[in-house]
Amino acid sequence: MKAVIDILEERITAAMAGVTGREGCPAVVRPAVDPRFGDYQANGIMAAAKKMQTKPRKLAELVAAKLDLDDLCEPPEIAGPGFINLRLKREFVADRLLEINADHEHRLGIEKVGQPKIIVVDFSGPNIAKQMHVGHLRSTIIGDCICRLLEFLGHKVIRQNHIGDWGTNFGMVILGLWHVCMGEEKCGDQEPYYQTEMGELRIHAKERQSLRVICQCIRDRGEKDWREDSKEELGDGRKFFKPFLERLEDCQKDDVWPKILLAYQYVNLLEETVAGVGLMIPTRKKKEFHKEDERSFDYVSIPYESLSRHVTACYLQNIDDEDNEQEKRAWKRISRISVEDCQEIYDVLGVNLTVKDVRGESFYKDMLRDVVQELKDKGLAENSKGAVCVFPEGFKNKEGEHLPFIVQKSDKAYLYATTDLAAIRYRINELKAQGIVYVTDARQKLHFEMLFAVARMAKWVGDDVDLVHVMFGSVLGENGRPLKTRAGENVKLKELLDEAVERAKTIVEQKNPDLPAKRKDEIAKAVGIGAVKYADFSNNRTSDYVFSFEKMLAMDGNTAPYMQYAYARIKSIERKGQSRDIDIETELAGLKKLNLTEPDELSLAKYLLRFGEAIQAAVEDYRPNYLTAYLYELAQKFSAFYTNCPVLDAPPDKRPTRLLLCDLTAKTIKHGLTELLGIQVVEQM
RNA sequence: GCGCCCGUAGCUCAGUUGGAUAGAGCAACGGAUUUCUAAUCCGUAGGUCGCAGGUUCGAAUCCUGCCGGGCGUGCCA
Repeated sequence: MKAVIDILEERITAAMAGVTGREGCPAVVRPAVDPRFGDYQANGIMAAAKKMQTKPRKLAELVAAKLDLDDLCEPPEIAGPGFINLRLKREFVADRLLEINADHEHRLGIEKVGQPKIIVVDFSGPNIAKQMHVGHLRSTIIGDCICRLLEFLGHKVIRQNHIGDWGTNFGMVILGLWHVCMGEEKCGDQEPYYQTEMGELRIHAKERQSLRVICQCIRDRGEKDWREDSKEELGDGRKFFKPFLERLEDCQKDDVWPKILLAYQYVNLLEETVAGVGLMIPTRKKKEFHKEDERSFDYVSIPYESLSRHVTACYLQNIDDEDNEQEKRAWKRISRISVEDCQEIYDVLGVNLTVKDVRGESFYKDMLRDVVQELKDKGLAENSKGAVCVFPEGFKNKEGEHLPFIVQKSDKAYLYATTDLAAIRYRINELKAQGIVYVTDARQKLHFEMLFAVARMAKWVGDDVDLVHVMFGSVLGENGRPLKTRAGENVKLKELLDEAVERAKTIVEQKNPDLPAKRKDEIAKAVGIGAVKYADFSNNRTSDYVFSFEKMLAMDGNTAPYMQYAYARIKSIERKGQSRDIDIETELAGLKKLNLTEPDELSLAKYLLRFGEAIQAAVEDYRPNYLTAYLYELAQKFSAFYTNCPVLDAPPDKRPTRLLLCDLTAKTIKHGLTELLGIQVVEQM
């Protein structure tokens, strides 16, 4: 079924072309700003009149006279400087509702696109060996919503979870595992040293003197452990670490995961705090060439804070060396466990992502050399200050010089720019993407602008392919700063969601103590998780927003509970109807004619027809808040209808119409929440 | 310094890309309930859309310059 607004746009534009004799003057039909002006208004007359150098009201009259909208609208009215105001006929509204009612595909009157595209959506992208935190919330749910919207419109969507599992991350994981290993070797049943030291580092982080002493101790202990774990004739880690990694394969997720999380955190913290303290640590570096009878390692001394980078470099350059087999397997194991952990969150969030959608950075590792080579071959990449850079047009630095897009560092390592380029090539060549959507935070804007520019310069992306950066702002705490715990750490997503459910539970207990416990849990889950997601969706994604449990769980206003409540009330009518032996299904199935008379009925009915407009707007700008705004207004209109128009006790000639309005409202809310936003509805609240 | 995002009611935010008298919710005030679930509905009040210019029939929206905040700006992602 073609959208009403599109029909109007088409017909009025055609009428305008007929009157003016020229193309390119759109009708610009929009929903009326005020009900007094009708349902829709055409704004394009004024602009057209200007082009034609004629009086807008005069033009409006000519267009209105030529217009044939009798099947949809009352006679058009001309108002103000030259608006054409349109009011839908109630028979037309009724027919549309009946048509939606009879649609067996349950598309609520919304057509699929004429030309479906293959669209890759890159979203979520958490880092391996970390738990998901609030920073991942927006990318994950907005990306999911975009996928759902595109799919509903008939596009083929390929989800890509570009997890951070390579580069420095790899070294951090290995280093973290080394600490887990040494912790177990050295500390036995006691708290592992990395946990104890983490506490000390935090406590003394601000005191220069004692921090230095602590760091020195940590470094000394590190060196001692390292020497103990090394047998010079064999190489690093032969005594403890490599055997530990062998055993890792058989470890249970729940055993090893908490430990690696802690150790990984320790590695991060250590790197941060030790920077600038000026400590060196001896370590070994594999020689590139060595004779049979010679040691294959050199000793080097590196800054302590560079340890993870050193480890990264050592392994990544020789990842397929059989000496590093255990490390490689361990990293894969951790990677898998980490993805499993994310999967639990995705499931709780109702996000359609699975292991199959994971294409992490490591997936592209073997393509990076080619990417750089090809950029060089095409004459796009050049050496600059030791790094390999591309200088796309239009990006300037402070001196007005071209800004570099660095694809290979001076230490020969590749970076995320390289990986992103490889990913673009893969997505276009292998996945046949006709559009790629990146859902990341606004801080990466410049990166993506340059990435797209370079990809196009290299002709990896043709003009027919859309590259879109869907960016979003930060989640802030009540203090207006990015949301953190009191200790200054990122808030874990799991803990945040648990609290939301917990708070929802408290409310359910208050409001509806008599429900069975299991039902209360279901409601708490749907409401709690729904509230967090809905609050995010309902904000304009480009702006930052303040996270507040109280606001998102409020029953009033544009919130998930309000939406879910509206739905539950409709379901309640249905249940009541059943108990009174009213067979709603048959009553609606045979429905041929509606009786729309009350203002609240008509207002709700007309608004139901506009679901497609909201979806269209949301997809065009990748903005879920257009959808939530629609759903909220729908629920408001329903609530007004609900208070003023009894359904089950309606006169016989009105009841089927009202039942249909209830049914379609429920279906629309459910479709919007569940199918498009991934938020559960409940039958009872 | 330069670039990007932002500044809308006391508070939290919308505002479909230039349309008519700028909208919601919270908070405040007043009303509606022996209910098809009050987790609701109706009403009142609240604004120099950061400031100053400009563009035009018409600007919260576009252009310029200020003020204020956030982010980014060559080897992190």
